[in-house]
Amino acid sequence: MGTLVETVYSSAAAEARWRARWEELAVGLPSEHGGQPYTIALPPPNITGELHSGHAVSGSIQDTLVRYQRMRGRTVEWCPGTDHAALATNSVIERQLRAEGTSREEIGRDAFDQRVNEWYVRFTGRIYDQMKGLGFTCDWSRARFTMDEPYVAAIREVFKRLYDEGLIYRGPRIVNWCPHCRSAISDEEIAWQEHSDLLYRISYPAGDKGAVEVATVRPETMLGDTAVAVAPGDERYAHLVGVEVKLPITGRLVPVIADSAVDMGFGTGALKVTPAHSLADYEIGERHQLPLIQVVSTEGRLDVPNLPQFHGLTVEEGREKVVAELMRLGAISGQDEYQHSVAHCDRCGTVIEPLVSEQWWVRMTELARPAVEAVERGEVHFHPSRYADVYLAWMGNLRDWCISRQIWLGHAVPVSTCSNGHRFAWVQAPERCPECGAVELHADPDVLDTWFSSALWPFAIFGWPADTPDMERFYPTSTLVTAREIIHLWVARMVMLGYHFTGKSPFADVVINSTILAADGTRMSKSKGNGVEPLAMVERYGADAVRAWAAAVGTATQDVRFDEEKLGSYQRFANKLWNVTRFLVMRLGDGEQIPEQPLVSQAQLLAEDQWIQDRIAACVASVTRSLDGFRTHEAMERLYDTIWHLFCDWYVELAKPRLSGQGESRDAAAHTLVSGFHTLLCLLHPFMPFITEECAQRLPATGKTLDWAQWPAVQEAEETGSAVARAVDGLTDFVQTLRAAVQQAGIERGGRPFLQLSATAAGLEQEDCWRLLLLLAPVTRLDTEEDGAEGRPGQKTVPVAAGGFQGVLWLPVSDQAQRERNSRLLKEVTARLERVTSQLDSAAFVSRARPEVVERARQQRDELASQRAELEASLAVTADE
RNA sequence: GGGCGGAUAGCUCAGCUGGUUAGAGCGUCUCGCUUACACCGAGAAGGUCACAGGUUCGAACCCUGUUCCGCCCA
Repeated sequence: MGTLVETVYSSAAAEARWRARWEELAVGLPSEHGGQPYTIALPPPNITGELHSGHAVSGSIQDTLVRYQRMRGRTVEWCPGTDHAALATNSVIERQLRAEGTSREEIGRDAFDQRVNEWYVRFTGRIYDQMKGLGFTCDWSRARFTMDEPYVAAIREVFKRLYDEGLIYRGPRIVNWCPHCRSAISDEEIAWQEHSDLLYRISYPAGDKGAVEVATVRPETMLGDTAVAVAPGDERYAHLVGVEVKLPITGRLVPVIADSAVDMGFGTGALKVTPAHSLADYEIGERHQLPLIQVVSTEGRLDVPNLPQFHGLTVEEGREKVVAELMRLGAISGQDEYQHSVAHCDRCGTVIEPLVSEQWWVRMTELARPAVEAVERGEVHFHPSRYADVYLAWMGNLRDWCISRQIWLGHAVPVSTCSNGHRFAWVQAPERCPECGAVELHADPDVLDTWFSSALWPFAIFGWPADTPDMERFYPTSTLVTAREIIHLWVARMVMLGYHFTGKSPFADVVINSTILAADGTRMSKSKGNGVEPLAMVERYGADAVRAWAAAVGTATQDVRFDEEKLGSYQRFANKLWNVTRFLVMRLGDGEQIPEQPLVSQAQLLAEDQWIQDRIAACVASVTRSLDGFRTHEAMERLYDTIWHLFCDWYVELAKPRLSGQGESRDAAAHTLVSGFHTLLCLLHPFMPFITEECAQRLPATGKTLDWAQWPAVQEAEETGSAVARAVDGLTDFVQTLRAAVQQAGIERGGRPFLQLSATAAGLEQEDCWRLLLLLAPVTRLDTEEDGAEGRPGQKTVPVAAGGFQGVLWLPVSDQAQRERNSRLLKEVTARLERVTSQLDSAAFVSRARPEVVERARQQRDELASQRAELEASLAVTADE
């Protein structure tokens, strides 16, 4: 163990030591004889890269919860893992191949799979190292990857069952197509970007009925128009509904229809309908049974063999040529600048082409129902609770889920078709058709959406569909901690599949942690290079500082700006802990044993001992409450405040002189210091595990690791504390007032002006009061005005009051300075007195406010009145002189 | 277009179910190396709690509207 001589805590050495120790003790393994299980399934990070600060925050919160529950005696299972992230990984590997001047087709399947494996090995290792660096105590023995054999089996099982139940089907529907990735992508994989385009007005002639003008930013798709839609009840077009208009260029006739999806106010109020290339148009087309005419290919080129002048052009080129042709025909009646959002592929940035294609779909309505009810009934709780609305809003507006992707990386759709056209899903790839026995089988070429496999995470990691002991013990999990951006993508789908396949919600509580932004308030991103690597922070500030920061900001609000200064403040906090420990060990003696059961009885405790015990008990209650409610920010703040600003700033100072003595008072102080500090270390341990272990081990009489220590018992104590505790609280306020008055009067260091008390807070003996005051404030006791009069020639009295204490200080100030101070105070006191008096004069206040509020107001009034009297008296004396 | 969040000290942010002298960290200023800690201690300055209404005995907190910023969804 390191030496206590150093006044600066060095985190690196301590962290390495404790990481090794926890590993040796296998702290992350679920105890075999613990209590009720507490389970967290780590949201598996993608293998496309290392962890960023968002992961660090989310993981820190999870480790804090897990350590807390371990200390409460629960059997804890925190299962880690990584995700193959099909589309994302596929695209980084393809980018890599391109950079090397090759392609997936060129290198072939095997070499491609080899690449995937390299990424898996490289980044899973890196990710776990980062997690260990942050002190996370996962159960590494159960780490999973979404492409592990048993995991794959679970995916196929889910697919097959859903397929056999008719909840999965294959069919043509409109999808978001990325011409670059050559794959369908989900709504959630789209990034919207603002574009400035031209909104063209094109005139479609309607024979003797005139013409109808449509507005569009995509004139090239008019080649595939199959209708013109107007709003029902739009008088401008009522006479046209039902008639046919003639498309320029192709000369095809299409009907004018009325559909409520049309916004009368937008553009011309008439919408060209291209069901094959627009999601909204597709839905209109379904309602009116419009034909689909595909004019854009999967490569993002115009696909119109009958119009050779356009066929094969890119969409952009095609747009220009179509517009030119329409111009020539005189069909364009105008164009305007138009700002709108355009869908881009989140992975490669290519503009999305909505198009109709054969895909695999999951029917959502049936699956969604129990998942909605679960949240409504309160079986699943969101923290903060408003995220339940986000979830429910989405669930109420579900489209079928497109689960197939046309890429290489991923889980193959477990479906084959035989030479006789029989299609079937399987778990083990069959050798012959189960229906007709044909041996010629064609495997489906598509792979599954990543989120299809991650939706099974909470149960697939424990060996589902088998009835494993792990399933029995650890499923359903307890808490999910994740980011709000994947509430739809992931959380909702886990709940749906969880209910469908296990009959239970996969977790009881969903904690949505804040999003970490760069210091300038923008999103952290790799391309901008403004990301922050967690281990770099650990190196500079220590893992405990990073974790404390994460706890403090991770559950507070929805966005957090990364502020390196904050890490520095928690690093200093760790150092503070280190130094209190040094103090205790140095003053109490290294070998001295402080027994766990106090040698001292409650009666031997002095007022200040009772006070700090009371404050620590309040802290235990508060931190426990905060953690039970998943509010780590609240807990962290309370601990920082209690440890630094109560324990160190006040109690340690009060206890110091007693340690030099002998006897009861000394023992009481020693005991209160050690047991109190140990309690605080226990409370802080889930947040800052390294420094707390480091300190606890040095204190007399502690166990082998805090992780297995017992969480301090919560005593039903009032937050406001006992009378003694309240009085000591007030005394600290009074001391601060005294210090300020003395310092402002320009008293030299070491000078101790006389203080004469006129009132003390209830709950504190006069002698105790003086003892504490003389210890903390630079004053000399004066019992009667006559005492020591010769020691203060020319000194004036200055009234001082705070926290229920009142008195006068004798200070060598000028008449003017004294008058100024007293009149300033008098003004303040009078103002406050007037306010509280008028409040008490109001019958409504007295009758309606809670009794304790009224009581406090009365007390305040009395104190203020007495202060005013003292100030007035003092001013009168000065005026007389 | 729909929804959500934010606007509190120079900066970054706390402030629980309405009752506080509105707090913390950093920064600024004045003191202080007093044997736990200068990665420290004592003290000070600094806030019309975005704006306008409303509810209430009482509003930073609840309601309505406005402005600005951010996010999610379409």
